[in-house]
Amino acid sequence: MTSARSRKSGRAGDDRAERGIPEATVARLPVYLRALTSLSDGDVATASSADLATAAGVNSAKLRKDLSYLGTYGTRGVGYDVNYLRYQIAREIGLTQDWSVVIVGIGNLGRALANYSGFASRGFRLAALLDSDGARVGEVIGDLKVSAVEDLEAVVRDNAVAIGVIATPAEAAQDVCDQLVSAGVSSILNFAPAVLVVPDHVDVRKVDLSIELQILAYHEQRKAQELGALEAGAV
Amino acid sequence: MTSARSRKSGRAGDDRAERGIPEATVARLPVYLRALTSLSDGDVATASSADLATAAGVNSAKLRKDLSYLGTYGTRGVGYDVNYLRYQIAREIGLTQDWSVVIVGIGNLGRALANYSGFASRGFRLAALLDSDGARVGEVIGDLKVSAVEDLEAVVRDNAVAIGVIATPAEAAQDVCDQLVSAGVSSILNFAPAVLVVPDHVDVRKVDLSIELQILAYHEQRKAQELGALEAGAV
DNA sequence: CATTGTGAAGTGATTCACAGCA
DNA sequence: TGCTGTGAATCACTTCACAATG
Repeated sequence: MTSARSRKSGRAGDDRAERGIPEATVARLPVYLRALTSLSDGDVATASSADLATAAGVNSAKLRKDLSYLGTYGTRGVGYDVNYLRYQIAREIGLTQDWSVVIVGIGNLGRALANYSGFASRGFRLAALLDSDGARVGEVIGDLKVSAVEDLEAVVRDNAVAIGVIATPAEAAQDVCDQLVSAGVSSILNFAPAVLVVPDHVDVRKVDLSIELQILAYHEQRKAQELGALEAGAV
Repeated sequence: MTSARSRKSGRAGDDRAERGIPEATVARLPVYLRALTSLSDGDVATASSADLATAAGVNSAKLRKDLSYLGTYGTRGVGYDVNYLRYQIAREIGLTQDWSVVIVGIGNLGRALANYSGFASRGFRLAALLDSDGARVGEVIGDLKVSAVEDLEAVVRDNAVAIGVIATPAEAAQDVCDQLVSAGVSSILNFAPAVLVVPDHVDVRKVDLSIELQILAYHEQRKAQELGALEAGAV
């Protein structure tokens, strides 16, 4: 703590919780949350940064630094109270409230996402499934009926939807994205292999199977080359 | 070019392509590749770094710096030859060869992945679909029949599989991962919400819907708070 | 003369290492 | 004594800005 007033957009007189948790830290908080939930389910009451770090797959210095951005929730010489820390992280992420989500594009992937149990489990409520294909409209998945994409505006308004998931083909993605944004959605999770252009206030995260495979292929190739070089050198 | 011999692990006398492309750059090469393919399909022969950067959703300085790690493939005052650069990136990533892939866990998600067209399209060949549930074994998806997970070892050996995709429930993931590794797979793409422990020589990348949603929720909450603070200030 | 390729500066994330505290 | 919280050091990535050049 000590000094450290300021920080990027630090307005003077703002004493609410420090603004600006580093993006890399934000991306790890959900991992810590999962680790804590798993410890809690195993009736572990207290855990050291080393324990937590192992469960989360990071090193303990990084974990402690990350947690230090949220506040001082540990006890020196002891560790962290699992349930207390879990609550603090959940609050920080914003999981003490529910978020309404729509999925647009109910092909194979959209269907799989709609059936994904991890949705409801942690603060995310599926408000609607939408598709532009009349043949799919009306189909029932879980406890939802697929609606026409024309209903998007109304669905977003009536359910205060803040997060949209795009699972359409690449060609349709930008158009769907524009509709989501103009309906008022300001966070988008994009599964389509396309670059989305959005206004500044909208967040986009992308998940791209093909890119992940290509990254793995690159490293795989490098490993093979290294092995080849080694063998050549050994001759 | 000018000077710049060396680079981190630069062994003297090693004039083959520079070793050690930054990880952040590697992660963007597939995006550039896609942008180039799309330009090429539109019969664009030449593109400047600014054109490419727009198509890829990055800024042009970053794109130029990234490409500079691969070699000098552009022409000053002109730009890049689309097809030539596309080939160079494909080669760098390792897409001039085919990679065999297995998917383990043929639930909703595994099924969606198995049907994903982007697989075959770019150098990835589905060698097998595996599941531990006898009820699923034998089911036909696309042109593949689901096999028992007991066949993993043989499938990996016979098809020289280097990449494994885990789409099982979290509880099964580490066990499947161990089997993949002991069968000789050294790159893993993990869709299960679990931290995988692997030996050093194995690469793991994870794709986690729930984490992505939570990251979006965090930012969404921050935006809402900011708005609240602004309104309070305006009163 | 438009555009690349790249040193140098700037920014952000990780790791170290230890003072401070229960 | 054991473990957290954190400055300081290091490492990685991005951006700037411009000399080099087809």
